[in-house]
Amino acid sequence: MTSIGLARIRKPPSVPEAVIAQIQTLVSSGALRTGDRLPPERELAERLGVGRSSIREAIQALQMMGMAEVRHGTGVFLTGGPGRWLLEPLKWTSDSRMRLFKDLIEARLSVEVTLAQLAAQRATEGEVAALRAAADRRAVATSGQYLESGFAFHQSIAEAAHNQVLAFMLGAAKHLYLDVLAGLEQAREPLEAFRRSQHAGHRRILRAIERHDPRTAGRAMREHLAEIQAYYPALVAGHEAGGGAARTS
Amino acid sequence: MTSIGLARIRKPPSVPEAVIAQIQTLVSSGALRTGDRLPPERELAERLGVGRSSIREAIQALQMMGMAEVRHGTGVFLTGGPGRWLLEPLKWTSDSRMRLFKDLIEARLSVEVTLAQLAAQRATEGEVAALRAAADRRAVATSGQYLESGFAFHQSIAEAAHNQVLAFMLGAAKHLYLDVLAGLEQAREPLEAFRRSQHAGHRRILRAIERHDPRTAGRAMREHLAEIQAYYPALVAGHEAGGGAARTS
DNA sequence: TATGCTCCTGTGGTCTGATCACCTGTTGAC
DNA sequence: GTCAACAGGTGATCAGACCACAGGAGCATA
Repeated sequence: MTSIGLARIRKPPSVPEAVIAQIQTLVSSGALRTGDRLPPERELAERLGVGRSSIREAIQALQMMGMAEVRHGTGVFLTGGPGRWLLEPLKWTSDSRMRLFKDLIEARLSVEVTLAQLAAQRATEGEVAALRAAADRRAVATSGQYLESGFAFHQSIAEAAHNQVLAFMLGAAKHLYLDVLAGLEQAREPLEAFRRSQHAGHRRILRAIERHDPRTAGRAMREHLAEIQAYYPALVAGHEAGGGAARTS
Repeated sequence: MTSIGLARIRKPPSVPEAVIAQIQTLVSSGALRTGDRLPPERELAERLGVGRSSIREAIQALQMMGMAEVRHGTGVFLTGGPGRWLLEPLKWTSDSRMRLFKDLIEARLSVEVTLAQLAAQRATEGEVAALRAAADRRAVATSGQYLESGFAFHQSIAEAAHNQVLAFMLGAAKHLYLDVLAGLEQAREPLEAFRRSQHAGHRRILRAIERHDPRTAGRAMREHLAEIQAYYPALVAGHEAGGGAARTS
């Protein structure tokens, strides 16, 4: 009964989807690039022959997926990379921030160990130089940008690994990670000893990538993240037992 | 000069953001659950004292992040999990679909090997039973839902691994994977021998998880995905050389 | 010359009301 | 009992108005 040749009906896309599709075409063809400004909403609406609200919904979607940034009174600008909202649902449904933090570190372990291995295999001269620069910059970062600059090194590794999907996932994880950590450790400053040790970890990873040694690079990354995990003991304690317990209330 | 204690100004959230925040509160508190229907747009607008367009932009955002599904003429329903759009930017900026497919498989290898290992450590009795059921269902899936049902097994593993972040990433990867594969292999049907072999791979993974043997589970998953990778040789050939070549436009 | 103020313009943000398109349950003919 | 037609509820889209914000031009003051 199901084997007669029935083709799937393809529904006409909604107006905002059609708008998005047009912009995607421009982006994919290279006519629009990261940093470019989109025409004003009113002009887009007129030129595409649609209402302004449809344009706004399309731009909203672009913003959500991280492809555009809207600046009030100024314009809409194209961006690249994952937006802040990608992993947002996890914050909504997670039973606790601590659980989320633990899962996040575990996910980073999985993704970043692979990234370090791939980077060791594939990094070019220029990318290794960029890694060196990022590691050095971290050493002198002010406390305010400490976490941010720490991630810069990790994202440089992601670039050197030449895997867009894993790099994207790391970028998405970054936003959630910084968010959760900010909620948990509001006022806490990293100790000087911890920072030194972190920097040493970065150097070890860097050296392994310089030598194009995937195994060592992976191991160094694993130890580096394990150290971060261990630095927040209160956050990861007591979560082995009640894995899938039902949500309260 | 920069060291005088200036605190960052916190701007009041926009109207749609405030709407989203209210809904998040309801979701986090359990007052709204997956599958529930939201009040109609007009009623929400009136009860929250805002314009309908603001409500629509908020719902649009929810839809993007995968927290809501809108059915024309019927209503807005809460959903969980990652939306189709999470990895969409990758499709926009990737230089080729083949490159994307290769990166996706590599990402799945990283994420799913970890998931299989974790599932072997943490799966409960009930979850193992669910895995068995998913594996059996796959064996009799019709061709139309073949790929979908294949992912069901993998997502059951993700649930059994008790890591929300990795499970979420796999869910996001699923949408992009099915999309890319559909674009590349439009009319092609999996061969019977391949399907049998895939099923055998699932059984191997299942057995290892049943025995709570993480190493074997991880290895079985790695081989299983490597087989998928090898099944589409045309897609992954000749992509080692030009890693970061410039886009052609 | 430098600084600060004011105003104007361009842009995104929000509201209102109308109309179209789609889904679902109900009604009524047969 | 079946099924077509209808009606109500709901999302989709448009049009127009007005508000809020950013940036530049010109002017006033020091």
